[in-house]
Amino acid sequence: MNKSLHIRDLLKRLNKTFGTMATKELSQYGVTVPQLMVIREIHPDPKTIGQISKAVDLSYSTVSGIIDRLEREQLVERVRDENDRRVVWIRKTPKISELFAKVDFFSENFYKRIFHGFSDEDLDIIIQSMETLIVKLEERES
Amino acid sequence: MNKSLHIRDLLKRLNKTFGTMATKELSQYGVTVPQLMVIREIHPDPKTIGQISKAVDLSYSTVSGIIDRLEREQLVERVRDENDRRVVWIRKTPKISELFAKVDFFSENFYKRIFHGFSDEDLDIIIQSMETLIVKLEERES
DNA sequence: GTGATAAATTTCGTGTACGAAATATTACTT
DNA sequence: AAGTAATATTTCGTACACGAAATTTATCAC
Repeated sequence: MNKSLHIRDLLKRLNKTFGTMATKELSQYGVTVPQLMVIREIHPDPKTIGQISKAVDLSYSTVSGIIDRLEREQLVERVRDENDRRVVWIRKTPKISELFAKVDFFSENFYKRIFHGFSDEDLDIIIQSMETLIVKLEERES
Repeated sequence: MNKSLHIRDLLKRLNKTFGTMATKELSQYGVTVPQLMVIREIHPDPKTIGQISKAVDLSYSTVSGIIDRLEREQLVERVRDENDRRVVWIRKTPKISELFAKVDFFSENFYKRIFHGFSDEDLDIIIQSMETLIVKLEERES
């Protein structure tokens, strides 16, 4: 069997499994994984769409859409910059704090629970492998 | 820094980088990654939606949508089973063969090119790490 | 044989995710 | 100061991706 394809396949499955688990746990709080990623970025201080996009590595348009839905739920709000009116600041609302307490707990424990049973050395090997891979990959991307 | 989170992050980045690269290369042939995954499944012999879904690990509805678009491009066609009319067979069309030649070439070389420079031992370590991870993860999923 | 159940697929609604085009605003150039 | 270029964001069109509900057909129980 082709090892490269195998690696690609494992990567996909791992990613999907992680996503599914996190999504399932988060659903009780009424937020999704990308929404949580964005929320984390604007806590406690506001950020612009551009800053958020860079931080979470998603396109402007994707982040804009995510914020549409967060705003609809009144978890964040858009505030125009007074000095440079092109800029939009994304600011948390009061409503978000209760969510935060719960979700902080969630993220604290989620990965710890998942990786329970792996030794520190195991984790280091995994990290090392993937870092080598991503370095080569990203230098090849250009 | 939290190692679990780091691993999750690397996983995401790797997956995304792979996807972006493959998408870019495939765009010249007018197909997407999921479309190619499905096409591979029905070559040379037809499969049902159910079989395809299981093989590519996507939901029925997702596969149904992908096939809608492949059918629109006349790359595949839906054929009702004569004996059990609930079943729909997805069959390749003549138009697909030229695509196949090019895309076969693509897949032959894509991963080899990416993993060029990694020794067999390197790959084994990566595979080993990820397999350990996915086993624990998937047993935890239940 | 008829009604309930089961199985295979599609449809629908929601939420990503992207790039290209559009919009709004600011900065720059002359 | 007018016109152009640059910047920040949104809108639009396309393609996944899922689960729940709907649809169609087959099977099973009686």
